[in-house]
Amino acid sequence: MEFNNSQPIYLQIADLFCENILQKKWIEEGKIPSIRDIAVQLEVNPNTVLRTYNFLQDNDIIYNKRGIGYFVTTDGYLKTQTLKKDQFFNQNLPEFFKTIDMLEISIDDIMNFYTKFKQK
Amino acid sequence: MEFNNSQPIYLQIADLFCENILQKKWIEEGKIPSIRDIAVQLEVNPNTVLRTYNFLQDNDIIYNKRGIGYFVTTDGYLKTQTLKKDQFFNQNLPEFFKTIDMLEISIDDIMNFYTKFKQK
Amino acid sequence: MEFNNSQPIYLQIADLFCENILQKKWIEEGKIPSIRDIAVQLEVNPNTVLRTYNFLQDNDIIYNKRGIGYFVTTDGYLKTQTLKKDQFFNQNLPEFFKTIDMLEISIDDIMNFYTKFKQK
Amino acid sequence: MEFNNSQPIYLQIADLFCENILQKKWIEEGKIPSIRDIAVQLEVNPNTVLRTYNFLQDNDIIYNKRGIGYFVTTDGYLKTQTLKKDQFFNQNLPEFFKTIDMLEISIDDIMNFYTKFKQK
DNA sequence: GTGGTCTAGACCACC
DNA sequence: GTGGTCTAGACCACA
Repeated sequence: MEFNNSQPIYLQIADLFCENILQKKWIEEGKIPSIRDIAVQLEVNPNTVLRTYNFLQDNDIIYNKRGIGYFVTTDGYLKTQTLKKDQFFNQNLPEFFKTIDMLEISIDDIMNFYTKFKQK
Repeated sequence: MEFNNSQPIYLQIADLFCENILQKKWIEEGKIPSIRDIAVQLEVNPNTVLRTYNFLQDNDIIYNKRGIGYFVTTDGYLKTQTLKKDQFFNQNLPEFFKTIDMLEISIDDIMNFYTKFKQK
Repeated sequence: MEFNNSQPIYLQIADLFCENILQKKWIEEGKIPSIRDIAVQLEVNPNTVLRTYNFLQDNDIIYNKRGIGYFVTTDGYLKTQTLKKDQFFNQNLPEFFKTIDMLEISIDDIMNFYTKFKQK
Repeated sequence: MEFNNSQPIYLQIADLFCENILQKKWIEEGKIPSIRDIAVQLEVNPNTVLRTYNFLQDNDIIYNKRGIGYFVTTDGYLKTQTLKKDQFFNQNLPEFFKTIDMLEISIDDIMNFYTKFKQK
């Protein structure tokens, strides 16, 4: 898998995982793949995957059963949504509005762009 | 001045400068403050400011007269706008749409938030 | 059964067993439950229980009659006490004193806490 | 420096740092040594020290100024005390009491031991 | 100079 | 089999 350069790989992997949870590909209390499996699959170092797992564990999205593996927490879906929404409303959105103001872009422009985006 | 942690300081300063230009506080062919003044004012290492100036110079938004100082280029306003719009439409906006899809946020929610944002 | 995360599960089980012996629930030369029974009851992998049994066997607290099961040794009570006291006076207590010194906790605080603890 | 084997090295280093703060060797808002310096001094890998710093940063005991170094937070002393006290009262102390009950050790025994301990 | 990320690989404890 | 810790060393971005 290819990663872009603007964000650490381990966070890009975290984003992948969040998508999996939000799309219900990974269900709550379900086991997720082992660190090694993910490392092989994404062609990264196991340590990098471990960092992703630690990050998500710190956010109560996954947890560890010793010697067995990692599992999505009972309210993993909600926690994921909260994490992402927080990021979105507190960081992305304010920057977003500031930018469109500064550039004098109208909401209509955005809408048109969105329509095109959805068609793809 | 306080900076956030999600972006390099020198780019946050660049954003400040872009705003000044877009809001016509800094006019084309006008002299802008010296590196040292900015460094003192923003409580930042002069090296960091230098980086900002180099970055903007690379984008033809400012230029240097040796021994005299830095100036906004003749088409600085346009260049700034182009730079920002490029960033916005090619990076921010696609990510933005992807996120609202993933989080199932409706355009209406965004609109409400925008109204609130404008009132502040 | 729930286990905490600061100690291996097999040692936490060993602690349980020690309590049983010290409280005379398990008497010397008496048979103790099979690995399988314990594993089912505590919802733990049988290998983990085996480790507990091996650990206690190494400390001469229990022994095995092949094909029959595990038994508390003749001086199991004493051995258990010795094991625990060693741990306590050589490891726990010194750390304990160091910590209360560092945190400037008085012996009185401890005493109060102990009184509360006993009431529960 | 020598480390024992019962706890990860990076946590043992964290304990060292906590002591420094509690003993006011490191004062609030003061700069602490760089990762590399500590690594050389303690003869461990810089990555290990980084882990310690991350751990303490997560606990709001230290913070990072980019490109400059790590500093004790404004309320670093209090945060450290809280962290340690939490550990002590919620983990160590209950185990402690449980053990002395199980072993039928009297408070007087503890006291005698403590007197000896202080004389050293 | 500072810290942050990543790789490669070893070793260990635990289940 | 699982994850956790640690080392060694490279490379990069930032101040």
